[in-house]
Amino acid sequence: MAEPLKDHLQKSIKSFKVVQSEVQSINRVALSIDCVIFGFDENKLKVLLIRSDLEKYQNKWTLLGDLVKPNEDLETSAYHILKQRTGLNDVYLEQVHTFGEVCRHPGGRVVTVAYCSLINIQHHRLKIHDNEIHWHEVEKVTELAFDHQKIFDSCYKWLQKRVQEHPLGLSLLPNKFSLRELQNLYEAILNVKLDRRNFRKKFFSMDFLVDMNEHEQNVPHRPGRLYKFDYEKYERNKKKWSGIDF
Amino acid sequence: MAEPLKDHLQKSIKSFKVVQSEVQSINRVALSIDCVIFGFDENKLKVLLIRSDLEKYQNKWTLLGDLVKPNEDLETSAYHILKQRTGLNDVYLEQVHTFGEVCRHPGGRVVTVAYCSLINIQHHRLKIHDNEIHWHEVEKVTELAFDHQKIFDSCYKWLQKRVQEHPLGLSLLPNKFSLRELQNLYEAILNVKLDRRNFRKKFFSMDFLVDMNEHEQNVPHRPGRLYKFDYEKYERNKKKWSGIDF
DNA sequence: AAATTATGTGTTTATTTTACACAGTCAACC
DNA sequence: GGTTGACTGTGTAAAATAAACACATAATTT
Repeated sequence: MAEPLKDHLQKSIKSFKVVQSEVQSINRVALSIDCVIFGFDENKLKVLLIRSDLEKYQNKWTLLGDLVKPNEDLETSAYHILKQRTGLNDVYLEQVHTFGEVCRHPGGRVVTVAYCSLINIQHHRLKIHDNEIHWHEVEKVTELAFDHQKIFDSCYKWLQKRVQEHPLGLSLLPNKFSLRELQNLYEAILNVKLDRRNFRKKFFSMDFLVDMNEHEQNVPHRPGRLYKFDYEKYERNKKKWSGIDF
Repeated sequence: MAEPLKDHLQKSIKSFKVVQSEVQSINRVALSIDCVIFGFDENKLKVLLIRSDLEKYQNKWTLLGDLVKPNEDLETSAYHILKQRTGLNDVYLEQVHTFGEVCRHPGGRVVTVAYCSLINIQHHRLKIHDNEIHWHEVEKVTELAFDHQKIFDSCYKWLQKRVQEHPLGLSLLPNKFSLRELQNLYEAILNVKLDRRNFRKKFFSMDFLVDMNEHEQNVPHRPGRLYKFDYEKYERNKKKWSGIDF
């Protein structure tokens, strides 16, 4: 059952050479990044899409993506796309999933790494000059080009799950926000109605909100207090053990 | 601010051509799969590692991996690795993260997609003929070759989180198992001590365990009842909403 | 000033989690 | 065959959390 050591060494050497040649020449694939860029506006969760370049998919929308350059890290590439398309540097970005089915792209084998990013629409609204790019309500996104619908769906599901265990959702709001805005955000992302009082209690009990002693302005009703999220405190105190629960 | 339509069309056409050529020739990278294969034995969580092929990393251990073939889906490739190394077809497998730093691999640009798989050690133990492959206790895994330590660490953390919200951990046990075995598993994965009575209550209340009306055999003490996990019931009844909690 | 619309605050009840104790059964040993 | 060791199996009380629910207050609009 056990092979002699010599055989192993020979195997190892052979394997080494094969790896080297394969890395250097054949067996390569094109690699792309696709960004699912979420925004929050008019109490709706939205996603930034662009019209497809390819004739076959004309009039279909696609995610914002690009090929990864040889000297570019994946995250760097994703940040480039964001910078280029939204003008924003400082955005929340997280890798979600890699899609690599052989026939997923009509132009040949292209493996794509999907990133989710959350941006504050107000901060960048005026920076989109390309009128082939638009914000779409997530609920109305259908029939994207390529397999982008599938990618979008999985990123949206990912967000719905992730937002319950991590404060990334706050990246969609301005730095200062009212509790109502925060609740609207969660209701939009999760597509549920929440009890205002329990929501408030829950967030206050987590104790990561800092009262700014300011109030909303230009609202057609009583202005709410404004808060900011204390990310440092969150990092120090975040839950490690959530408990077994399927 | 808005460009004329003609400019856009020209841009689109140009962009299309660039995409085509880039996909077909340059800007390609080698793509690999690395599998973090977990097993559970002697009440310890273990991971399957192989000795590095490369001289530079001799005597270092690495994850089991391989380059993705041009006509191979990512998951297919991962299953191939598992079949080849463990002889098992029917294993739990999930993609975790893609690592693509430019300099992560000494042989050139290699982007690797990490998969986590969980296997039942008893089922395959005798099928590993390669004596350069060994099971390692996860707590003692250090200094793997390449960036494999980083990959392993993130997969281990992923498992610790995932096992609390999904029953994938049960793939590490035989089909029939006692509650003690199940608890040992969770204690090993999460590296905690749990209260036996509360653990039992929790699992029974989820109501996915089916009493087999059988008992453990060959244990030097009172045999415990054996259960199996009802995956279908789980799929029907699993939690959708876990609640906001950081 | 009256009406409208949100904000802001508790309380009560139900559910879930935690902490904790004792009786029962099998195997091994003497 | 009785005693011991080791683990199985159950229950309950207290604490913490989540869910359901109501009213007074403060701006804005009309």
